[in-house]
Parts: sequence; structure tokens; C-alpha cells
Amino acid sequence: MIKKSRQRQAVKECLIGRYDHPTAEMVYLSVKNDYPNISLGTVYRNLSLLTELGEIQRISTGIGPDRFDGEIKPHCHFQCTRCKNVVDLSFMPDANFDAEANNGFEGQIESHQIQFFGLCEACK
Amino acid sequence: MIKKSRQRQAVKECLIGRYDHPTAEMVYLSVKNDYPNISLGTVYRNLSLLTELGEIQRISTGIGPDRFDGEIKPHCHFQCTRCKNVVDLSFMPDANFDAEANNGFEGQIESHQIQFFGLCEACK
DNA sequence: ATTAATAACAGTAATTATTACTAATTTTGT
DNA sequence: ACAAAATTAGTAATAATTACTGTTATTAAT
Repeated sequence: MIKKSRQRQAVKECLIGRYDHPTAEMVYLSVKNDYPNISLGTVYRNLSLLTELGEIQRISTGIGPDRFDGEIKPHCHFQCTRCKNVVDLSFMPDANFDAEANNGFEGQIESHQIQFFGLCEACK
Repeated sequence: MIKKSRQRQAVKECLIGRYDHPTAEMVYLSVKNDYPNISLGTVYRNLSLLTELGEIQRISTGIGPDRFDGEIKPHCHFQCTRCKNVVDLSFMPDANFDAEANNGFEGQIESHQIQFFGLCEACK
């Protein structure tokens, strides 16, 4: 049974209306302003829990630590291989992408992640 | 200047004709049969180098350690969230996926990774 | 409102995955 | 064969994340 907590609420609110895809460390530093005693472990635990609950999204690019995104509507991400920043892309493949990919596959596809890499405007 | 080495050759050969997307640790154990003294660091270094050279592919799913793939033709991967195994999918979005995604984006897209998640046949 | 049960916490230690360092070895162009 | 430099094995260090533990906060039931 899940009990609500001020810390988890703060972690989630930190991600709302924010489009810079912060790392756990960045979320920690941000939430620390309001909750100076919050521990990094609490931030990690809540980011994972919120992700499991589907309230936020985890972005694992393989370059650097995981990022988190308060926007759960499916969308693509771009990571600059030079500055490592992650930005949203407006591009979106069609809505039944999962269903199409599941065609002829015996397992059950539930979600996907699409990441693009290259150089951002500033770095190229 | 890149000099060839038996170890790097062995790492690459280990991935050829292999479709289980092994981790660095798995490659290490496998190559160890032929080169009992090879060190894990050497495997990591060569996997990274081969990836940079475009001779193999790194797969970062965010669940567990990175996987490696000797098949470099673009294709999608599926990871079972239960058993963590990674398999190839036959599904492939159209060839100019990168170009399409680059439409209206100021940066330069060079590559992409598409990963699907769910339960594999055995786990569902 | 108290209380009892337990989820969540802070703080810290441990683990996992990977990279960095160094002296010795291997490769390669001359 | 020789010299220069890339690569190695072995080890240490780092980065990111998870696990542990005693305390605190939340919740449901009295």
C-alpha cells in the first residue's frame, strides 16, 4: 500500500512544466531548496516509484546517468553526443507503433523508447 | 593510429553470428576460453572502440548493463522487463527515419535507437 | 483524537557497471 | 632487428544506483 509523502510530491512537482530532462542528482539539488534534509536515496526511490506508477518517464540514453521527464505523452528524445543535453523532438511515428512492431512477434510489447543522437544546434 | 590486437579480434569474433546481445561480462567470459589472461578492462575498451569504429553496436536499455551486437544493420530491439533478455525485432521503420525526425529540428541527427519493452513469449 | 501498523524517511554503507592508471608486452613501419 | 607507440593485464578509482537500519510520518481503525 502506497502512502503519500511530501518528498515524493516535491519530486513530482519538480518535473512538472520542466523540459530539461534532469538527472536524479539535478532533481535532488532542486528539491533540496524546499526540503534541505531530503536524501539522494529518497529522490532515487521516488523517481523509480513514480516511473513504475507511470506518472513520470525515465530516459536511459546510455550516455551519462538516467534522465527523467514529467511529460508522459509518448514523444521522441534527442541527445547531443557532445554536450549530452536531451531535448524533446516534435517528430512522432504513428500512434500504433507498438502494435505494428508486435506484428509477427510472440511476446507482448507494452512500451517503447525512441532516441536520436547527433549534434545539437549549438554544438554542430 | 590503431594497431590490431588478438584480443580485439577475439572480442569482435565473439559477437559474430551471435544473437543473444551479450553484456561486457558475458563477452569477457566467452573470450576468456581462448585467452585466459584477458582482462575485463580490455574487453570494455575494445567493445567501446569497436562501437566507435562502427563495427559493432552498443545497446543501452537502461535495464541492467549495456549489451553489444555484432549486427550493425539498423534494427529494433525488444527487452523483456521480467527476464531482461534482449532480442532482435524484424520490424523496421522506414529507412529515412533520421531525416524525417530531423525535419524542423535545428540540430544534426546522425543515428537513433529504438527499443521496445514488454514481456517475452516465455515470461508472459 | 489516540493508537497501532507500516510505508517512507535520512543517513550511510554497499553494490554494480565502467573507466583510469601503470609498467610490461605486442604490433608495425623503417 | 629496432624503435616508437598502441595495447595489454592487473589493479585502483569513479560514477550511478541500490540496500540497509533505526527513526519519523502517514493512514486506517478504534
